[in-house]
Amino acid sequence: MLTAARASFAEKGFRGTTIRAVAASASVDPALVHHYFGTKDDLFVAALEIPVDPRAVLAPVVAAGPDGAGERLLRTFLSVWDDPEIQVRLLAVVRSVLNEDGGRLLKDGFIPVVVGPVLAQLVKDRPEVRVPLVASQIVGLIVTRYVVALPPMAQMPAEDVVARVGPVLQHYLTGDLA
Amino acid sequence: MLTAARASFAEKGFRGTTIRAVAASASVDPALVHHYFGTKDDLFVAALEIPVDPRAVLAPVVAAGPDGAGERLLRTFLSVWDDPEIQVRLLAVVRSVLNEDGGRLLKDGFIPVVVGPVLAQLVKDRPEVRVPLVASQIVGLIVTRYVVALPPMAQMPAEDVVARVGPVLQHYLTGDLA
DNA sequence: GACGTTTTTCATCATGTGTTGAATTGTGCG
DNA sequence: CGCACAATTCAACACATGATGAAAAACGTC
Repeated sequence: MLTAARASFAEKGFRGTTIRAVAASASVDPALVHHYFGTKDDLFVAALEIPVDPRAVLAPVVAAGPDGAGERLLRTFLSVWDDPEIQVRLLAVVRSVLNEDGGRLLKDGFIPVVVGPVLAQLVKDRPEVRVPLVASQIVGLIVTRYVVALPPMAQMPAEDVVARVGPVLQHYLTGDLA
Repeated sequence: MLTAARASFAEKGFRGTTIRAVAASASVDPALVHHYFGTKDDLFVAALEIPVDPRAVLAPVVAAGPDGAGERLLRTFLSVWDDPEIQVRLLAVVRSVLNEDGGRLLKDGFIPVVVGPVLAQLVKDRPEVRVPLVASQIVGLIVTRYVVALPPMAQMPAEDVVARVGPVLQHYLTGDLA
């Protein structure tokens, strides 16, 4: 039942999933889901239960210093996103964050308060321009590999991705800026 | 009236815009919009009228050969997206394509039949892996700079973006692959 | 078997939406 | 003016959705 909600949220986004559809997918009555989890927002947060703390996961990456940080960062990133259990939750969050008002949450919340400071520890030189560059490449990876699942990107083995875009992240982190 | 529709589609996506909201924003009756443009889908296509032919715009870029193609590609890309008239239309398309079923349209339509062949002219060596890499970086740019308008990325002058991301695209197009 | 609790279903309300057709107003023309 | 025609508004239908509360079924315990 929660898994049905997760799948629908991940595939259709928040507004795209109806309580009735979730109930049907779990072959129960729509009122039942409302009995266990209250409102639709409650169901959303109940189904998502963010399973990872980005700061904790990223800690070893920054602790090892700037050398090879691009590949390490990418490897841990992919290890999290390639886990199906986690992926469906993160996809639901991303799908719902890409819509209208959700952008603010990402723009004013996630990026500046969690990923910003973490990466800022890693890059001392002009982080205000390097961090967005890293973010742009990672967001592109998320969208192409997971959200729309572009064929060549979605099937590419994680290690190939690391080998091919890792150097780019490294360049954004420590390379020459024009 | 069409501009109101465009703005709403660009900001809230297709499902997020209601005909009533568009009508209110244009201070007319909801039935009026339905009188001029028929159904909601008709309004969508009427408001969007894709103003650029990607193949025509990209033609000079590929004609000049692979040298410096990354920067040229990025420059023309930004010149199109930074035009407000065009941006609002493209944003509407992107916002509506990022949702559920729309992904297929991008996955099975746009990428393989228009941007794929064009870039394939530019890169002869393993295009099936280089094109997705280029796509991932460009998509990341679109999302961070235009969809969520991440502060440092959205305000960055176009030439700075070209100078910083151009080399990466060039690397994806012609550089060493791991 | 009887009772109390939990689980599940039924019917229903309130709201927002796309859509439609009739009615009303405005406008130009002879 | 009067009249055809377009522009615009009104009222309403049909439908989907989130939410609610009462009724019914299932279940365990004594």
